[in-house]
Amino acid sequence: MSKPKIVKPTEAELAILQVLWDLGQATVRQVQDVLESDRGTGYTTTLKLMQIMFEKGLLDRDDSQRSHIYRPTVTRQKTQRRMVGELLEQAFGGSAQQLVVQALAAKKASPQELKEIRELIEEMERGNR
Amino acid sequence: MSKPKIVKPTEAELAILQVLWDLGQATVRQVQDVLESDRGTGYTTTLKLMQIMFEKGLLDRDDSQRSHIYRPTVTRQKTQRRMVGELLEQAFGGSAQQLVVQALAAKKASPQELKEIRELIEEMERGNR
DNA sequence: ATTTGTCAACGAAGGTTTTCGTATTTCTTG
DNA sequence: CAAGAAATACGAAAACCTTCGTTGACAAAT
Repeated sequence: MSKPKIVKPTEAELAILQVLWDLGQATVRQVQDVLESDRGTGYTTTLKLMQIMFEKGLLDRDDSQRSHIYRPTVTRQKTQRRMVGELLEQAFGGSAQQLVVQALAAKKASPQELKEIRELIEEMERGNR
Repeated sequence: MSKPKIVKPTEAELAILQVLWDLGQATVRQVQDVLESDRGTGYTTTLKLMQIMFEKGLLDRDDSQRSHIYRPTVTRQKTQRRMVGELLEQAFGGSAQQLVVQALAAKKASPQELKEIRELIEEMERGNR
């Protein structure tokens, strides 16, 4: 099985992944246009980052055109799950409850959101038997 | 208001904070004894880390004895909340729902846990009006 | 066809994190 | 009190992250 070597995206890399997950695929320029306002970093910074991500295997690219087109190799879901799992261990000693509590506290979830989350859990309870 | 300068603990620092939160306070040796098995790093590594954390203001210490005694200056709760809030923004675009979903998926929460979490949310819904 | 603009490649600087080895100080105990 | 043990302090190396300047290739526009 080749080498599934999991790579943990850094903070700056995650910002790039967000854009690519939204767009599906994009050139460096397109990513940069989105990021520029948020991060204020230059074009070559984004380029370099994306090249590194390609080397790490975080991105794929099509370099048949002059402007290379990049795509994420990892899904948003899987990455989210891995990150939340890591946080769970690192900071919450594995207690999902505590994590949920703090998440809702941090976010000040609205009644509407609470309702949706509750329903989601009820659904899980029905399915999970 | 002095300088509340928030400091973000690194991964290794977090491991130390975990021990100190559990014990309340401890010497480097005590922390090292707990960490050794998990992390396999040497005594001076832990010492250096804790000294740096002291400089950063993450820890307080009583150096009236030869073996200095360290205490966290930040609570577990506040740190957890800040971290989960960060993850929420960085990886979940602020959607607490999605975070909860992925947390429960990552953890494969048991029926018992689900029940507790649901009750917790129901309580929030009653309180939050 | 010369100039201008856009892109990828590269290297490197500056910062932070993590890790230890060595030196120094302080306590203990034989 | 001298020898050894145990702790702190210090410095520095290695790895990683983030940022950008410069260069050279290629394309577009005049």
